[in-house]
Amino acid sequence: MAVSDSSPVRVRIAPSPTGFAHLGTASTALYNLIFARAHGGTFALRVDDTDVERNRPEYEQVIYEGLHWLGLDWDEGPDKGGPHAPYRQSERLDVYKQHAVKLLTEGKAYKCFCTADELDAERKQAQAEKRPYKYSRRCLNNPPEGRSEFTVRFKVPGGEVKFTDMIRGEMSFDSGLIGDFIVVKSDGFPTYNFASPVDDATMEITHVIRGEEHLSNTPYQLMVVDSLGYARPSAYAHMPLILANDGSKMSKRKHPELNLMLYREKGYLPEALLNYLALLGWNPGTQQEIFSFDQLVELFSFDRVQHGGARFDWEKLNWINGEYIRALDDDQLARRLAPFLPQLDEATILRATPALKTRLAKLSDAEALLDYLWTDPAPPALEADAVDRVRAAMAALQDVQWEPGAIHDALMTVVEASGLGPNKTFMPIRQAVTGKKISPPIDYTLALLPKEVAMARLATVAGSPD
RNA sequence: GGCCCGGUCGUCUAGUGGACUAGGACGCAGCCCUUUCAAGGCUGAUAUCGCGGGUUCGAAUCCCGCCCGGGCUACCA
Repeated sequence: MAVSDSSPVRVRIAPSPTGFAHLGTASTALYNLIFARAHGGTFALRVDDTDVERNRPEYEQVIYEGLHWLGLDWDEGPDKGGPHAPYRQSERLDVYKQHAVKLLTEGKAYKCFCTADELDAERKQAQAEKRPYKYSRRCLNNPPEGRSEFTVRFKVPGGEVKFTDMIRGEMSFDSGLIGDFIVVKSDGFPTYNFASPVDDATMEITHVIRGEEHLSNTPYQLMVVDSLGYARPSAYAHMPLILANDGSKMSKRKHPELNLMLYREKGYLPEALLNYLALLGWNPGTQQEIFSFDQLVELFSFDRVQHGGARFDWEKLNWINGEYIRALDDDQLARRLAPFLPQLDEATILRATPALKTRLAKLSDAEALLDYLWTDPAPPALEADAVDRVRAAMAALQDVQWEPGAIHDALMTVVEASGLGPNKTFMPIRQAVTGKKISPPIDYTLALLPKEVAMARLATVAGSPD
């Protein structure tokens, strides 16, 4: 990608604090950070909080939390400051006002006194006549008298708007199709298509990397930049959207997977989620699928980014997460498991870890595998000969040192004496101790439990020996 | 409706005119291993490359039309 040496790379994400931290925000942040790191650039976080209705300060914290969890840390932002502070749009109102006044005095924008109802009528009229809607320019040509509430509209100059998209190549839009759009709302707040380009320009953003939903917004923003006399960002990149499993657009109500924090709760590793997100929309052209962040920085390029939206797939995420879990050292895994196993102490978790490792798609899966350690299982109904083997096992285990190796050896004598397959002995023990047919290997399953507890559960099933 | 962006196994994708009898991964099935479940190893099934026309000796790849999906078209971002 052509990145000029003269201007250092500056990128940004601009989430809106209108709800939980968004999966898409994480994805966009990832690509921005990768690009910044690859070019020794700066990554800024700007909070686009110009929607007074939907905006909540606590949601800003939620965004920070989600991004921090993923390790997607920013160099400049509302909480960190930076050379272009403030980084909250609600604190930059005077900046937008200045720029709006400049546009107004230069005749590149005008006040619009139309009411919402009037505009609505205009739009419906156009619809009824089946012609594409564009604002009538009534307030430019013949403004109504005696009104005080107004918006500021940008006077679209017309002509072709061209720009380079690092993913899609040369883009061209006919601005003749775009009506004069509102740049300052009647409440004095700027609209997105005004605040965003003004901030990008004043914050000296060099590359705008964002979701594909903004592709059509780009000509609006470019016209604003141009008429303000600012230099344009050197390039844009519009990343493919993450679609729901059924191919539809994700919605907050129907798709909980949109919520970033859900992944932490379910026990996905942040680095695995990042890996999955990177792969959803990009591939290196090789068969590699597992990447560290540093490898992504090294390998990523926009010309290998997908052009179409990709569906979110839990199965693939689970697989990647499992790969990361299996690659973890025991003590690292144990540490990450701890929050998901509040009933157990550190030492127990660490002892369980080797047996857990190949059995987890996500950290929260550990609970179902170990809950027999803090829950008394219902004793299973066993065949008489199985009960005999449990008795034999109790006898063999009586004086054994309580660790997997010794337990295994003792149990094998019972297996051999039975003349049957190992499972004929192990399964009844497993059921007696855990109440389930599935558990880690029996020696681990037993060793994790205090010996007295294990023996007591066996005794419950075995009844009194005589 | 208008303008934009897309359309290869169920899913993510490789593929840029001949090496494609369309490759990989997830998932799925079977086998091996085995102490249940996993993990691991091996094998396998699943794609008339959205549809229809061209261009060409030859098209998933180029052109046109259509269909389908998505985005924008807001005093949301």
